[in-house]
Amino acid sequence: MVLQALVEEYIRSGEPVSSQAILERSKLAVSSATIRNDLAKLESYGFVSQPHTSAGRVPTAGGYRYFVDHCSPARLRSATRARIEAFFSDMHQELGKLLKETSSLLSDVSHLPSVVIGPGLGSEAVHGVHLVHLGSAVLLAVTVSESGRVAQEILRVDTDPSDAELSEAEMLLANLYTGRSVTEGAKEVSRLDSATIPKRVISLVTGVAAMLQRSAKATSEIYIGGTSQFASLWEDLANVSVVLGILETESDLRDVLGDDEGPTVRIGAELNMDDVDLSVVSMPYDSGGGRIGVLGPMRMDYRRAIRIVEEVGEGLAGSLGT
Amino acid sequence: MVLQALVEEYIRSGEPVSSQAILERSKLAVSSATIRNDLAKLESYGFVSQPHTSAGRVPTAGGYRYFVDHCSPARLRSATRARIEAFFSDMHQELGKLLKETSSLLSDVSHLPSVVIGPGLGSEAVHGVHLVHLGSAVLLAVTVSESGRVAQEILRVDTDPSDAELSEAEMLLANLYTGRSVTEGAKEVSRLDSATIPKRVISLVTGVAAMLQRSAKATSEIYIGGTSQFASLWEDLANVSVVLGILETESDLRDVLGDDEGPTVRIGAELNMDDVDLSVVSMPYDSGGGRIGVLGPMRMDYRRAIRIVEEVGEGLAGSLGT
DNA sequence: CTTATCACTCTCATCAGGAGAGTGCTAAAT
DNA sequence: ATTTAGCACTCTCCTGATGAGAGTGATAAG
Repeated sequence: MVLQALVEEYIRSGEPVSSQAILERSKLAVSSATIRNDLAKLESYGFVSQPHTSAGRVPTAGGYRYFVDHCSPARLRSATRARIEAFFSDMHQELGKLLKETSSLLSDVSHLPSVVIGPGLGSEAVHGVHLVHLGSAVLLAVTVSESGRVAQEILRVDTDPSDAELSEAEMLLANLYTGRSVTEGAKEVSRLDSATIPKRVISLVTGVAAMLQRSAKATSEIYIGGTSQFASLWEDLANVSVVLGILETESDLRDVLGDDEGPTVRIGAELNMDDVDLSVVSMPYDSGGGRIGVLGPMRMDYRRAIRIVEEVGEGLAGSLGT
Repeated sequence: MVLQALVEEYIRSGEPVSSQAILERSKLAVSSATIRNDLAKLESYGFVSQPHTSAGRVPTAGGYRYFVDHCSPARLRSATRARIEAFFSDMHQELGKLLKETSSLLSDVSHLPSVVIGPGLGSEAVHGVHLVHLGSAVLLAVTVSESGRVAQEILRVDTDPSDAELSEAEMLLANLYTGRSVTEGAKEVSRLDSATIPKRVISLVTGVAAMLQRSAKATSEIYIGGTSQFASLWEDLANVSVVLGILETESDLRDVLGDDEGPTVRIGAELNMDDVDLSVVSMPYDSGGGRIGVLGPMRMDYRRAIRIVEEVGEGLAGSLGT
């Protein structure tokens, strides 16, 4: 109770919170002296600390952790809710654009930098696979998913296939993949009857299947928005630079977002980056690696951030699922 | 001469430069008093200014302008040259990756944030155009350029074409576009003989042509690198945030890079952004809108930046041209 | 267990004083 | 007509001192 008031007040003001201030905010029917006693206990548990002897208390990483584990998510203003709903009910555009604009939406409403990791093809149903003859023994495979996502990849084969072989392979692929995910399709491919189908066609099809599985994992684009929010979030330039570095490095970015189920909050040292004032709220929006999240200083409005990430994540999941 | 020494020293140290310091750096055979007289003149011309009465001089925007207009580009250390050369001689990979890594290279060697704008399809020779039937009256057009660049776009048509019509259209497109740029191809399309070719096929082909022209201009991806350099470049968080805002907004980004021929330097107010400590060195690397550049504070090492942009730009042009 | 009270501690803003850097000016020298 | 040496002047920046204010911890009473 006291901790909650302290964290909320600190998030609001950014300054060490005094027992007096907690009294006013929490409206507990006690005196400031009582709260001071409680604060001393909280300090011994490691939830709060004092910048110096006679200052107010500041939450520690552990304090934030306790807070987010016990808080209820915020209620959004109806205007904000409406905005998110409108965004997802409105439009059906190309996937890349949708994700980019989702990231803008996310950072707009949260006032935090945001990240959207594109969905892997892994779980999505395939609409069609097309083989394009680019040159001698070089093919371009274009995969179109149900949601309109297009993935292309160069495929090199041993021997140049004839047009007839190509179209037979395409037919086969259409039969095997349409309506199935890449992983499911690959299983179908492995079951092909090598007696009734020409060998070269089989090798073509298995080549494509292998490539699809590879690219399903690797190719997922990342969209970043709201980086200009930085100045209002962190005072410390060194910190800003570290966070920018993380945003620049794809592997770091995936690391900090994590891959847990459901909305996840990771605070400060939990990110395993060395000593940065950074917390991340994220959640997946599909089962194939798609994920959204927002970044902020440890002193961020977790309740609001969590709720926003939830709403947007669910909206996006809905948009892509249907 | 005096101005040059002053600018160079200020770029190096970041602090107001005294007459004494200029004396040491320029090795002129005069006294500091003489230099003080010159400085007074330079100040009356508006090339330098004093932060306060008894401080050294700092170059103004006009001072930098004069400096870059009269300086010779820097010589790079041979290790740096070698690095750039190695980068471009090594590899022939997918265009998107090449551009992304070029942007990394650029910011690595310049220690400045960098921008690479992808080449428009406009000038590039088309390798093939393929139409994919996505759904009723909805087509996906995939354009593959000679350099392996793939552009896809959804195309809606009035009436659902038959498979025969589609393949006829594809054949036509192959004839008209292969080896030609999008613009040239469009001219060919407009010359089609409407007597010998079915009307529906013609409308299909012209539809594709129009779409290609649109997308040739619009779709050029932008790659940004080195944003974590920010902290060491600007002291001022507010400024950092404005620059991040520019990097986030595609139109602003294109604005600041400009579209002049050859290596261009744009300093501070010349960018028409309101009052930011920002300069941009950029150059095109093809005739279709492809452009690279670096950003930095007005106090940046112009001579070095110009040379690096030149080298990398030429390298990239070479890589793509052959 | 809670509360009122009070001495104690630490920060922060303000001020004055002195050192240092660098200029502008003046008068002499080339 | 320039250049130079010399010097007074100005402005910043660092330092230390001072005092107000905020907030705590402890103690003793309710």
